[in-house]
Amino acid sequence: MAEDLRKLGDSGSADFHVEAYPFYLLNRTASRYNAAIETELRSIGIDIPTWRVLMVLGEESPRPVAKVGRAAVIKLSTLMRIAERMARAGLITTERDEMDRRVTQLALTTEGEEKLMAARAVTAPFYKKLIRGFSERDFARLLQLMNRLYDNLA
Amino acid sequence: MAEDLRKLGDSGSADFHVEAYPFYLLNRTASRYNAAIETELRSIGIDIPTWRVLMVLGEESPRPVAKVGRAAVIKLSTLMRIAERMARAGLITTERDEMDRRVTQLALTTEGEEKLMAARAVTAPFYKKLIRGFSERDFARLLQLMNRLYDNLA
DNA sequence: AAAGATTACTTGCATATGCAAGTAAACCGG
DNA sequence: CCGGTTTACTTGCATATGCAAGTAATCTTT
Repeated sequence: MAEDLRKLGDSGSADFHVEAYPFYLLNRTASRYNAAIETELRSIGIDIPTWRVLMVLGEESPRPVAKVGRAAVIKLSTLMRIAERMARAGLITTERDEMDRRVTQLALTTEGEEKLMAARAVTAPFYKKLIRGFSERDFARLLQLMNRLYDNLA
Repeated sequence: MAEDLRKLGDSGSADFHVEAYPFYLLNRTASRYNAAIETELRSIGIDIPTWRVLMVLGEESPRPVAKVGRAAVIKLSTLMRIAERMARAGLITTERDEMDRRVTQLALTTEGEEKLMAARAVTAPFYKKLIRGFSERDFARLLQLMNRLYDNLA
């Protein structure tokens, strides 16, 4: 009879075991992924934070820094510096909003869009590898379970 | 008819959408979790890296830095500094291995064990919240899917 | 319409992180 | 058993990160 894994993953439990701790697995997987993807991205001259911002802006381009920060899950002060680098590299423009002059809009430049496409090209084969063996149903379940975890943390 | 989410999560696809990108969800969830847990840990005077190391050493105590690094998914050079802080705080001892004098063994002190128990105590209620609504089967599936993702990245 | 809140960034400063370049011990082939 | 490798850390240095303390523009009362 199988043991209840939920107990093993409980950091407060006596027979706790990191292998059943969701956040250990999460961090571990994210780290390995980031390390791998970072190498790919370096070949086109960008880093992970830059790529995250490019992806987010790729979905909707002139966007206030605060929104980009929330979407990319990056602290605002950190994002400021990333945006600065990206602007210096010509990937985005930062500009005051005419309606509300407190907000700073970030927008992809043509160069930024090209870089985003390049980044997608180099990460795509990686994605294939990542989901190897995942059926449509497995994949849907994974997304659903992760969203539930996320929502539970609200 | 539902669309194949695997396509939407493909960073190389034209209709890519971050919401279906496993690593976006992974990073997002890990970030939120870390932010929440960090606050709890601060109340007992430790940070996340310290907690990770405590957990790992809690499973097997005198352990070479390299092994701790692999288990905790922390770069060796970074771990060196963390270990230094922890030793300074009296949570661990660092000492040369007698058999192989290249390796440095990290070991929990009594104070370190107490801190680990305290950390478990403050994070445990959080764990309950995290897995709220997860059946035994859901939980097992989550672990299994994350392990598969991880293995695919090998 | 002026004072007081709020919102939306922005920046100074201390610390953390990690690549690259060591150092030192153990291992290996001749 | 000596020189070349490999393993296992260790540290210098440049950069990234984020808290806290600003600043400036918009609300919101009164």
